[in-house]
Amino acid sequence: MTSKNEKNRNEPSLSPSAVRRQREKEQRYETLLRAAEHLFVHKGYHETSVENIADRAEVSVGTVYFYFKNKEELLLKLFSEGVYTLRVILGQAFMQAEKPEKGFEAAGIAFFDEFCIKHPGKVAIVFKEAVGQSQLLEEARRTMLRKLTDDVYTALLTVSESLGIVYKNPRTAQVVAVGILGIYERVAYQYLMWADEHDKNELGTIGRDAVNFIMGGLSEFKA
Amino acid sequence: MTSKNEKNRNEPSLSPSAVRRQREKEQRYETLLRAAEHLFVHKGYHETSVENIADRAEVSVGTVYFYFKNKEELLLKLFSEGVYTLRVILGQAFMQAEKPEKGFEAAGIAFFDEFCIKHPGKVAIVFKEAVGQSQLLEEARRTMLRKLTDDVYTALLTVSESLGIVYKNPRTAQVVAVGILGIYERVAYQYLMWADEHDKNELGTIGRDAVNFIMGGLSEFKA
Amino acid sequence: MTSKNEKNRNEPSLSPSAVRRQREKEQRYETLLRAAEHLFVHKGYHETSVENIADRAEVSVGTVYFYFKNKEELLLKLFSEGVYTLRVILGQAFMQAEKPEKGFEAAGIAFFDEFCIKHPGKVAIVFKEAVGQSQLLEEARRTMLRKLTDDVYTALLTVSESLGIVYKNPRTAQVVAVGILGIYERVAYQYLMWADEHDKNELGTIGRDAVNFIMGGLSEFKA
Amino acid sequence: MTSKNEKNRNEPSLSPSAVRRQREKEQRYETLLRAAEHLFVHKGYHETSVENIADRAEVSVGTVYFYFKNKEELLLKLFSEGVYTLRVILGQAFMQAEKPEKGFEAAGIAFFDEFCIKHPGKVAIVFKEAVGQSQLLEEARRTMLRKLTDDVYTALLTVSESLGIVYKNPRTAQVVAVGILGIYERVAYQYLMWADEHDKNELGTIGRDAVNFIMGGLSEFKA
DNA sequence: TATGAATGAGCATTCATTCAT
DNA sequence: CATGAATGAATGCTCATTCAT
Repeated sequence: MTSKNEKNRNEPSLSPSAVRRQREKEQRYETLLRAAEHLFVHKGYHETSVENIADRAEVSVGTVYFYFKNKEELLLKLFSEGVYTLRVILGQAFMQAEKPEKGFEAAGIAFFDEFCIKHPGKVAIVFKEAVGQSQLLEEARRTMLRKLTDDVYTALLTVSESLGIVYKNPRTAQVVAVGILGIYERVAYQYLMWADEHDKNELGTIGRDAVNFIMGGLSEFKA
Repeated sequence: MTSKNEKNRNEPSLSPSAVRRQREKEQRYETLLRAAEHLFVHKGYHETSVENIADRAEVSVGTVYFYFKNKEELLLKLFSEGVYTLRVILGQAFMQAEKPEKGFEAAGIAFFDEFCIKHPGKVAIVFKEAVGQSQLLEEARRTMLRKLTDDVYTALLTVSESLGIVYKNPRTAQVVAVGILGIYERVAYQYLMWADEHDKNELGTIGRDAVNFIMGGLSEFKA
Repeated sequence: MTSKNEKNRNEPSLSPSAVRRQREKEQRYETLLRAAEHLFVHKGYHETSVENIADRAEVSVGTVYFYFKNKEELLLKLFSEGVYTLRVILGQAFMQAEKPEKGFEAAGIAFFDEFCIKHPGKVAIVFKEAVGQSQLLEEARRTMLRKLTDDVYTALLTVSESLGIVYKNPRTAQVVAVGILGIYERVAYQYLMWADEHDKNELGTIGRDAVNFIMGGLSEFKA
Repeated sequence: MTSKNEKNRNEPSLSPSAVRRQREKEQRYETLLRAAEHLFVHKGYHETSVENIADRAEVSVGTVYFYFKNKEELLLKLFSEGVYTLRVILGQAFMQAEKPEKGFEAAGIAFFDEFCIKHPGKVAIVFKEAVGQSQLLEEARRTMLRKLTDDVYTALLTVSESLGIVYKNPRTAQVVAVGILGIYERVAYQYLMWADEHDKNELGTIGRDAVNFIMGGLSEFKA
């Protein structure tokens, strides 16, 4: 934490084997998460049994329960992970741009280029599997999506100000934020189908089109 | 549809009691559908058992299986019904307007006023419960949503022509159509949460806002 | 309930087949109960699986759950049944005698002759299997045994009055009542072991001896 | 127990650290036993997992298995310990009295004052938890309780001789011995419930009452 | 047509026990 | 000696579906 010497005083210097075991433990956790993700996406949450997950991760059923409280927790973790990744991607794209409007566009493009293409599994988990499966999950979904909506809403206000847009009703901005998310979500979902049938390179155009549509929609509210 | 005489040729002349039984049969079917809808929406598809449905419809389990092949078919029927209702509403709103652009707006408004408010259960069935539940259902979902997308796409092209919009790439129009559906879907879903907390009258504004946003997005593509 | 004619008015006259089905249902219930009793007594509650019970009753697992909420309920029912039978036996023996003291003795004898010999399974269920298995069961056990204790206590007071016995402390009578139950319980339990090794006819003597011991104990408290 | 020299002959001379380790080992064993006792009494044998025990003793699961062959052995050890303690208490009380009849009474009182009050956990283990849990345990229970019964039986014969009581049938004495144990057992168990609701001081009276009842019962058999 | 008892495959979850480190 | 990750058999329970009446 501070100097090397102090570190040794605070934490028992871990033996090399202990370090390795710790690393292995984390790998197992990760392996299980990936196994579950793959199965949830391709077979569906309810059609996937815990045994399936164990088999795919090449561990025993008991091990799954050593790392996760129950099956639901696996989906929950995957969902959180997905939303977190998405928020980071969008946030970074938005922040790195000079002007808000550029950032807003960049975030839109990043949604497709960085999230959908690079994490197709996460798209399915966040926008499909997590829907309507269990009480607890729906709760989490609500919370996480609210955060996402808030992100977009905040960014939207910044952009709007920069573009000289004033919303008569604060609710209007909220609707727009939600609508933007809806566009991304559905176009991404549609992409998951198209992706199988078409060339992945087309997605670049798709993202651009969606972003253009959105930016045009915003201009509607210009004074 | 035909004359009395013709009718007698096609169907054996029904006794009064047979007529009554036929009517009762249709009522049963309807009752079962409504019972399932209510439970799927409020408890979730997987959390609802066939026995639950039978209880709510005040019939026995066996009867459910007399009217429907299996549990999945119930959801399938409800989903089809929902999508059909929605398409009719949107189609009528679009057709009744003088100009395509007016019709497009009218359809947007109708989505909220006629579909969401008047059939809240159907909204949940179409946009939530039918997601990621089973192989077969996902198939149906894909097919039905494609029809819906096509409707919007066709209408979009008409409107675009009327507005003098030309898309360089046909894919762009498709993306816009999908995006529009995404806006409606997500805003509607969000509405289901808001509806509990807020006044239902606010929805009018929400619908208007969404439509404005969309129409603005379209103008972006004007030459 | 009243006249034959009235009966027909109150209850829909059951078709012969319905009557038979009802009877079969009750037989199933009984069969399941007996299968569970046998297994609980011979293998122990925890060592008996629901599948074991189903197998022995020659039905499927699901059927067990159609008749009983869960495994615990089976033991609960058996326990209640056992205690009920015992109370009836003791009560009848006590009531049918001319003098309370004779009744008290008769009840003691009946405990061995009528309960232990004729319902050896129930003895094991009531005094062995139901002990310390689950929260809910312990609760029931407490309640039922309290009733049994109260029965003995009430009888004891009657007998004591008849014999001219006055307890200085009401607690004393309670202790005696509990003690009497303890004697019966343990001697009966011991009998279950002896019974395997010895002649069942010996039990007559055992019961007599226990009763004599108890009656002697009571006389201790004579003024 | 022996001289230093002798000790050295039997065991290799232990280094101080080895001595400490030996002591720690014994402490661990004891700690585990106490942890298990507490949990078995308060949660029940089956409801207590080996992990629970390890947690409470602040060791790892593996350690539990270093000290005990398996979970059952823990209960077995606790049961033996309990019975042993009880036998010692009863034996001492009986031996220290001048006359057998006084010793018999003293032992009865000691059962409540020395065993029940000072080792409430052991009461529950011996008379509740050890009942009907597993084949092996039931075996042990039978054996240990037989020893206890034999103790009482032997003492009973001595007392009876001293009081001039002659049993026509040797089985009668056995029944009385078993009956006496039954009284103690059940009154003790009842006490465990009363103890929560009432003043612990009342137990003195309870013990006295039980003993009086027993002594009265014996006099019944006087010639 | 309607009933509801019966089925049994399927599943999530637990937990005593082992063993490499 | 101690650890705790890993195992996997065992089990209670659910529920969609069937079918004799």
